[in-house]
Amino acid sequence: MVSHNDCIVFLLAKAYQRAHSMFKQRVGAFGLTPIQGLVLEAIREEEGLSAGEIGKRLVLDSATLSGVLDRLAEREWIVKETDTEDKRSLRIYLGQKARDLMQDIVREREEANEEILAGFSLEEKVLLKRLLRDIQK
Amino acid sequence: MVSHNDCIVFLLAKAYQRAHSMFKQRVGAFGLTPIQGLVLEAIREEEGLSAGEIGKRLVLDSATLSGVLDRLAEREWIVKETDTEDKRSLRIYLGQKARDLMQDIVREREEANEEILAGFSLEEKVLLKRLLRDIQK
DNA sequence: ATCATTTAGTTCGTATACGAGAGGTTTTCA
DNA sequence: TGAAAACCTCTCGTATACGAACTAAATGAT
Repeated sequence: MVSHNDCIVFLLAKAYQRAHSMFKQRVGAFGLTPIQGLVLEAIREEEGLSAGEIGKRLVLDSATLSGVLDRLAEREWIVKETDTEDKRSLRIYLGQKARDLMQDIVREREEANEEILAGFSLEEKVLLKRLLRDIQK
Repeated sequence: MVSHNDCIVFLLAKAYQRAHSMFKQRVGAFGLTPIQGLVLEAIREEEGLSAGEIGKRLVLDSATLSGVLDRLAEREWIVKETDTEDKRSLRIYLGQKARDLMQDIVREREEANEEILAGFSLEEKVLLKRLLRDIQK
């Protein structure tokens, strides 16, 4: 047993890399990255969210999110508007393309999740998710 | 419950981010990143490894590893030599600085692991590691 | 009312990640 | 032997991540 095989940082990184890669393969068909897909889903849940609110929900740094939103807006997945009440903040809406495709994108994410967890029992799935949530505190 | 809170890609990403950040804080004191620390440990386990062998052990892309090794060599953490038998490949050795500090670096990684898993019972720790290994296949 | 503080986003620099392709080197095998 | 295949590393382009510094806007304290 080599040291890093017992290292939780390493195990998390590699498990994440594999999950990320499987999701990426699926949403990649839409020209999206995994993060972009999750951001679109967050916006669909509540249109008009500010960048800060999206970042809070997805635990994304504002610097990271800024670039993600730029690329989504450039390809017209979303529309960025300045909040009229508070001109510092944005209001993000889905574009037409996103509205048309969101159901398919969500399905791909769900199927990726099932694929990643295919080898686990229901108990294991529930437990794994709880343990991962606990790590985040 | 919002959709992404049940999404394994999201949960893995955030658990990894937290673990990574805690490890980063510790090895950052040495001017290293988490990956750089793990690469140094791999080299310490077997000096003279080729880049490909390191990549295999740490599941790192050759494109990623190339940059990591460059930065480590530039700061004299490692020494890169061309293999005399096979001039395509490298042989990587620890530099003096690394030899002097490796014990401290390893300790920081171990303490980071303990910190990340502090809230878990022994059974939970073992189970979590098994589940994460299973995700990688 | 004014000025300091806080907040929302952006930009910059650095470091993973990874697909794709390039450039050498070695091996294979007809 | 010589051409093709396999192999090792590097480079390029794009996309997260994130700390830090910055602008603009809103808030609060005096």
